[in-house]
Amino acid sequence: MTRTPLADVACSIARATDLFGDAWTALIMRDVLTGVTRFDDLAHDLGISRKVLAARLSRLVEEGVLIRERYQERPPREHYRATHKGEELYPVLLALMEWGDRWYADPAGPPARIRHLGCGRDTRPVSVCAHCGEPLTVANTTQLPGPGGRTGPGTQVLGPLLAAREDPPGAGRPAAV
Amino acid sequence: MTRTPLADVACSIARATDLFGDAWTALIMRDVLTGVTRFDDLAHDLGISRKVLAARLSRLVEEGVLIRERYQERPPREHYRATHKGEELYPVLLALMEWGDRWYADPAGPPARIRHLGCGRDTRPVSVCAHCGEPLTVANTTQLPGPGGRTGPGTQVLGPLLAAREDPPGAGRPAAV
DNA sequence: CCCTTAAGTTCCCTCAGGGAACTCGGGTAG
DNA sequence: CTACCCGAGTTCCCTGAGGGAACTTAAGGG
Repeated sequence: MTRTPLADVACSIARATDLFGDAWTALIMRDVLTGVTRFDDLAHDLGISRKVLAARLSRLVEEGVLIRERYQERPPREHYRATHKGEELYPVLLALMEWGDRWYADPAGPPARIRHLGCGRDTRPVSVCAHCGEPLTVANTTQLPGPGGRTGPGTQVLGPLLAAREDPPGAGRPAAV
Repeated sequence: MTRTPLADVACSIARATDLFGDAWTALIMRDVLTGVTRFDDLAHDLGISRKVLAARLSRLVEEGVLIRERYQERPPREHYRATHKGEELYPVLLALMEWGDRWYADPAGPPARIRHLGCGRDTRPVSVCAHCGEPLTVANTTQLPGPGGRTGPGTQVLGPLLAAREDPPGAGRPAAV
């Protein structure tokens, strides 16, 4: 991958994006998490080139997001399953799906429903504060440098969000960031 | 974009991924939402090629995720700001960041903290059921075809998740991860 | 008058992705 | 025993998107 080594950047979005910011990875994870785990099934379902699928899968295995498992001895057959790390990508998929539903849904409605087995209802995912349970939005959060943040040139981690919003660059100069 | 027209697929993840499944889009949105809104600032901060940045920005404007605004008349200067549609990508970014923090954080800790202004605490985003507030996980949800779902070949929307997990394709079922 | 800044464009080049055929190990049907 | 199917990749060729760096345009500034 000749891509700029985003993994070096001190931003978790960048690190996650280095793996996940790919046209296919999200779709592969969706499929694997929903039970489409075999190479040919994935290739057929996604319409992805087999070459690229093989590359993505081995990358995902390397990253510890998937494991390649033998599911049958005779003839030997392998498939891919999500690790714990892989399953934790589920919120990302949910958020992506929710956004797609809100902004690109058919007039008929969303193509899929999510049933929460805990309460038995069809539901939508909401990103909330782990402490108080209120939904997190751009407007009610600020990013501050964390312990692992090495703030320096090229490592803009997550700037002063509200500062920028409270002083919109419309009139004067944009907030220096 | 010669990419397979994922937007046609009846899956919201695919639609969202068509726009968002790109090495740079997530980082651009992070920057714009955190106050880095000018072309040169983005180019410098991300280390992205100016050509690609211009292409991404106009795509994002086309999609209604960003707007190009004049922030200064003399000399005329433009910058980019998130629309409502763009701000609603925030949960996706949060989920990505959270995942990156959990799995790739420096030993020192995450590079950024999120302060929830509502309750005043540093927090983590959690994806919960809109009805009962419980966290949504792979294990406690199922996907069902929705009203807009045209189930057919190549349009595997979101399969029967738990069905697949309860009856994996192998003889001996792999240990639940 | 020349330099600088902001915001892009243009050019060239390489390499990742698409498409389709080929491989390889191991059935199963005749 | 041979011939024909899998499933799971690999190989080959070709196009085009991305990297890098220089060029452009418009407006100040010293």
